Amino acid sequence: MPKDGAAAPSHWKAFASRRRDPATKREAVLQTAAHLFLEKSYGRTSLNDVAERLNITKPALYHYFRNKEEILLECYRLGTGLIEEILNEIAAHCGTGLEKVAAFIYSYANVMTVNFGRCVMRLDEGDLSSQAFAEVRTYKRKIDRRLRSFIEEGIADGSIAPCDPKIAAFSIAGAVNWICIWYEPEGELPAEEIASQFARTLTQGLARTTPNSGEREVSRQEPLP
Amino acid sequence: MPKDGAAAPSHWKAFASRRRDPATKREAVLQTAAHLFLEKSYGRTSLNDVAERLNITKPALYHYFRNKEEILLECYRLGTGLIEEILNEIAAHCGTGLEKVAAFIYSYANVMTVNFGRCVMRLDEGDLSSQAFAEVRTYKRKIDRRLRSFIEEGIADGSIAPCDPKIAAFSIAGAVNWICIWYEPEGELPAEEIASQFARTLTQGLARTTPNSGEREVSRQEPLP
DNA sequence: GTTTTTTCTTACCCACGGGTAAGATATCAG
DNA sequence: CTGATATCTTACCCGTGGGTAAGAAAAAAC
Repeated sequence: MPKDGAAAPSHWKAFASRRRDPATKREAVLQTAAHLFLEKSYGRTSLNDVAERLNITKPALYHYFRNKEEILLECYRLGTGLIEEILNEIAAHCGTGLEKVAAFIYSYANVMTVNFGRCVMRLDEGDLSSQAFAEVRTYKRKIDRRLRSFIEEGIADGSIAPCDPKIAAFSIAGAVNWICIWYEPEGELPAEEIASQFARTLTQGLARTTPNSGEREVSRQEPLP
Repeated sequence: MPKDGAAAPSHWKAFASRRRDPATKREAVLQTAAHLFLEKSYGRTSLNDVAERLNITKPALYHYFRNKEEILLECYRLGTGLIEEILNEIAAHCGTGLEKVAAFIYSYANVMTVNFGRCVMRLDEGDLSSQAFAEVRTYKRKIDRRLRSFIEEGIADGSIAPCDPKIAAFSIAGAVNWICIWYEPEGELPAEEIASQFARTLTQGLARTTPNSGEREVSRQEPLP
């Protein structure tokens, strides 16, 4: 069990001094909050817990956030921001549909190992107000649409075997999203390893559709940007 | 399998009379509780909510369960029970590793559309006591091990292309588990349709590993038992 | 009918946690 | 140095929800 100063530290330092630096302090709150939300869930994390880790008291938090939910929503925003970045990058990155899907899986899997990224898929949307909920759902829907379009593109250009894009997208999204459930930052598997393995496995597929002459090469795919 | 009668209710009928029938009343509590847990999450579901749906009052629930957590744990137990059943069936069902994996995906996906099954993967383990948590984790670990063994079996018998069984199992498990997140009992896609599509997609794989002469046949795989 | 047992209700306790009020103290601009 | 402002604390409010006490009312046992 992670102790106070061991694995997740450095953020209480932001509040060591009373110097006026709202930006970094706000950031510190979000980082520790995200950490705790992932560890104990939003509902079981009290603002006292957050404050305690930062060596301050609960009301101090209200200088940086209007309420608890705003902290949660900000975590979602930072996470979806990361995802949106990579989506734009990939869309611009010319290539076959299959290549785009592979690039997506690789980058997305990596995001799922970052705190804010994990928050997006791991935290319970039900804790959000209806407005914030709608906002987050818009982001998510966008992601799903993009992935599906990559697949359709791949079917069109022949790089992907004909299939139902909706189901394929659900499969891939599920496989990658689930990473944020079992991934442990302190675990054995490094993030990039997971990402590249997933990119390979999911694009290559599991079944041997046609009997190969020899053993299929277990080539290491170069990690995409 | 267990078909939920109407959309949601019908369970309050169990408490319409004061006749002594603890078994069905207990069942009714579990069904409505599971329903609410999936709808609003465990944390946001109060025992008053559960009681209200059953047209009784909160303390009445304590005649059938020691506390709130016992209700939750029982949902987990019923769900894992369903999964264990299908696992045993498949292990006995002779066939190649790939066939076992396909059968697993099909049956498992179906379970993920049933309330108690969904509870197993959708609900937050953090709400369980450490004892119950350990029990549930044991079940889940077992499932993962079984799936992985099916894959290894398939690689050994040549029905599955060489790959890392751990990553493959994580991918498949993630894709199928994620169903319980987005599946809506009232939605368009029927459960069996999802299950068979997933079984096909995930075993067939997405990428075309070798250029086929013609269009790949989109054969309908017969729904496994 | 009478007694016993189960079932369920009304009324209550209390710990927890989000949020606020009001004031103390440090930082900064001048 | 001085006043203004941002920062943070102590003390408090109160709604919510899990859980209990004690007893009423219905069902079964006799």
